[in-house]
Amino acid sequence: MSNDDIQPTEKAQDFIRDAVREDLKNGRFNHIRTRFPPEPNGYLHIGHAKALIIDFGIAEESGGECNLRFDDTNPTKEDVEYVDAIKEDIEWLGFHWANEFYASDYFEQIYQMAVKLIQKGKAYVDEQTAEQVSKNRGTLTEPGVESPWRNRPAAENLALFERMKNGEFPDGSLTLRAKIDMASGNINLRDPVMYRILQTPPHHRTGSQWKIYPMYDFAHGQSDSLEGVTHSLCSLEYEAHRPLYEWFLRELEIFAPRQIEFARLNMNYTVTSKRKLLKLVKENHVRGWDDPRMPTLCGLRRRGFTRAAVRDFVARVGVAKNDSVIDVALLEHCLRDDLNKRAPRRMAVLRPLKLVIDNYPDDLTEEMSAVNNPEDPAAGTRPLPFCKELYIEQEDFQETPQPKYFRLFPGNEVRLRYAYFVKCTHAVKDAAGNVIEVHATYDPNTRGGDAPDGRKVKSTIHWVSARHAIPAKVRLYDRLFRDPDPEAGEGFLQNLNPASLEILPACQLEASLAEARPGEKFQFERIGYFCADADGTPGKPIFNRAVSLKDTWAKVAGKG
RNA sequence: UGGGGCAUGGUGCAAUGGCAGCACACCGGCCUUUGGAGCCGUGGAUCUUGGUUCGAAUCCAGGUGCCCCAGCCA
Repeated sequence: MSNDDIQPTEKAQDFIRDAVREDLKNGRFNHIRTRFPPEPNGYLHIGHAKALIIDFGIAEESGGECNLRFDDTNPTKEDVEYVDAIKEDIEWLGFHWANEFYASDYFEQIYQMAVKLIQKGKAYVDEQTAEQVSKNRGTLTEPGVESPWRNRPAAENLALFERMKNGEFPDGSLTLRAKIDMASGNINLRDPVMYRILQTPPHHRTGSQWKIYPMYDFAHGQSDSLEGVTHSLCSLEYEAHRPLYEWFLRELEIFAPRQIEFARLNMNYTVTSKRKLLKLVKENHVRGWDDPRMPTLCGLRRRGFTRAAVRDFVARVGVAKNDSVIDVALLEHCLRDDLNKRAPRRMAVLRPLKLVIDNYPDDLTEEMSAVNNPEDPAAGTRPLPFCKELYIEQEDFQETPQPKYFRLFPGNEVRLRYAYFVKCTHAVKDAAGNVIEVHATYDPNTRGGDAPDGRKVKSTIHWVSARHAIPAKVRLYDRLFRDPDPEAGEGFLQNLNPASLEILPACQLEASLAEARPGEKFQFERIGYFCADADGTPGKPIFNRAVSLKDTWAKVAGKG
């Protein structure tokens, strides 16, 4: 996959890059190495795109490298399914990791580090139950109570820890804890658990080899250290863990990376917590992780997002420490911005209404020339067949026009894009009074769309030839939640937008769209940007609406 | 009420002691063979109180508000 589509952005400037530059300048580090550390227990989403771009971007900019390291220290939640999906998403964004690592690669070394701390008298095996540990941790305002096992002799701790490793104790019966400070104002320092016993679940890589697993705090920093990571960039919630991160490194006397925290990316009308995303999938509120309404990278991709748009979006969001909620309109803007420049234009009628040109020869077919992309002359033109019977959009005709409506209505003349001026004569209705057919006459002198006498029309509408168009299904996607804050009121499941998906089963498309390959994107003129879905088959495509064209008419109509 | 962090237009990000700027959104105009795009323009912000300084969004002190931490999750 080439990266030609990714526009080189101006060199970003933010407090992390400042710190990195400073570390290089003052010699704290002489090269840069970062890591992207997902836990393989869910799919990557738009929030991860920010982390990805920071981790990989900063490494690239400074001539360094970025490792992909799966933080797989909890076998009860993790699975290879996620490993593969995560790698695919990173590649889609156009990033290349220097090494593919797993925290589980270091289990033996991390175990030896624990032994070292025990020997130093800095760790002990605790026999308290989980409830006791919790109770004795104290509260935000009261110090904790030291465990009765806290001063167990090192030799005894060593023996017990080895027996834990050998699987001699049931889950939850013992833990290995760091001996730090039960009275610390930072609760993370109140003798945090380093290892817990997990007998049963097979680990996705190490199988049943291990009966004990290190906690995040006792695995992440050392993994960074072992890899020679210079900058361990993570989100704000790890700020209170930094003293612990540094404590372990110091006590272990190993290379110390620098951890820097930044605010994660939140968007309105969107949820990004793994728990909520999983719930949406499991309870079938959406059709899987890659449902085009999901903020997952695979969902955005299926929706029709380009990686250029995603990367541009993240770049515009910036990096800071403020908790923030980005307007989803910015994401949409970035997609339009990218696709406007690159997506070929096509004719598509979503809600067809037959238009009959009464004075046009019954059997004649003419080929009109249509511009593929007005923003890109190199995209060329294509022929568009035109004949007596066409389909136009239902909303492009009004029998009695509302104010400021300039499209088709009896007596009004409009331009059929790239074809002729046509003047509406009358409409035909069914027994129920619905308009089922519109009739018009055309002016043969306006072929191509210009009137030699210089007269103007106030609007241009799109069309397809009824004889040549292909039927197709189109899915119209909208925001998944109707409230900017999905958690407002009763919670996110109660704020689902019932109109987030509308399926239009009987659209009529320009014939060239028949062979669209899944993932191909087009602008349907006057409507929006659409992406061919993998559910379609050759000759029977299905399109997803990625984003509508900005439609100021909707506002005019709303005001009227 | 312990510890840590953050406060700049509606939203997000800049300004690193020297004219508060950019983007999105919004509003208005021009242009248009997409009511798209493009072009031009309007309005709107430094949480608060005091201090230092010729000069403070920036430095100092107090106050207020919001976020994170009491998993054998990450």
